[in-house]
Amino acid sequence: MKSNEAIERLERIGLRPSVQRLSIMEYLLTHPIHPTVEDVYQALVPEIPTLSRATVYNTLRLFSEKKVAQMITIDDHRVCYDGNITPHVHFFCKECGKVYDLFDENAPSLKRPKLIDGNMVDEEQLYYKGICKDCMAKKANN
Amino acid sequence: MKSNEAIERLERIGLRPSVQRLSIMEYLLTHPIHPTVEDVYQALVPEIPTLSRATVYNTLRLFSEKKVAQMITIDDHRVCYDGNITPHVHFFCKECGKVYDLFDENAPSLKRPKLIDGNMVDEEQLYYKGICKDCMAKKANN
DNA sequence: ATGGGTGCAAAGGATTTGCAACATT
DNA sequence: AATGTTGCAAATCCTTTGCACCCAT
Repeated sequence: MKSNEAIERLERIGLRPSVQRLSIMEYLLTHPIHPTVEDVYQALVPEIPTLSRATVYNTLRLFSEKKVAQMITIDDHRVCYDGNITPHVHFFCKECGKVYDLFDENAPSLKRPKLIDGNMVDEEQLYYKGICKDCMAKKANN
Repeated sequence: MKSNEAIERLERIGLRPSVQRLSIMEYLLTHPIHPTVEDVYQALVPEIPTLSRATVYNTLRLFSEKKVAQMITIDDHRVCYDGNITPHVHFFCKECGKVYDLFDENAPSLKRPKLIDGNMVDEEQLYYKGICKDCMAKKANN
């Protein structure tokens, strides 16, 4: 069953609500864990056996271009995606590699494009990196 | 001729000042244009004909781990490096692909690690994306 | 029938790794 | 000799692309 939110987001950007697109969007919305393309693919193949990686790649790229999802490149070699498009900060744990959302007061929020030195800025991302709570605890126990 | 700055940075992290490392660091310091690994390699091969890409990859990764350079992943599938380790914001032009430094008042500056929700944060990066001044001008002329 | 979507396989890159050779102490 | 570095080539991914097929209108 697909949520209204998934359908609405597709309609908003004028894309046909195919099974693949709906499932991918739905997965993003219900799994706020910053999945990689591979994560999404692996999660959905069981229910859509003919799904191809290319479709997942293309669809997620589309989503981020149309701003119904965010592409995150905080982890040097693996792009991941976030269906949460409200302002928040991404925190990358260098120990376990997980990406967390932090609702820090410094989260950039850009409602409309702004000009800086003549350059038009229409996207902002703040990345934090360090060691997460869990990994700190593990280290303390050694 | 290598600057003192290059030598000092290598000493600071306890690495031997080999010809390769000094040249790579020197290149970063004198070319604040956020070169990719390939850029660095191409620029230095003429003077060090036996240089290998693997060395450039490994050396730059070392530099960023030891914090004498910054690894930047603002461009989705090409990592680049910055020898400037003072706080500033990186701006990526989606049109021409260049990465600019912006000395915006919002540049994060983290002198010592801070705790957020129990997580230890020791690095911050703020990325802006949009269309740069030059590309804006080109578009206006069409 | 037409246009948008999808899947497959191949191509294209970027990055890492293992190992042998080399340099420096 | 011992340790730390480098270069080469191969191996691994990650991601994109071209093209044919399919589906919905």
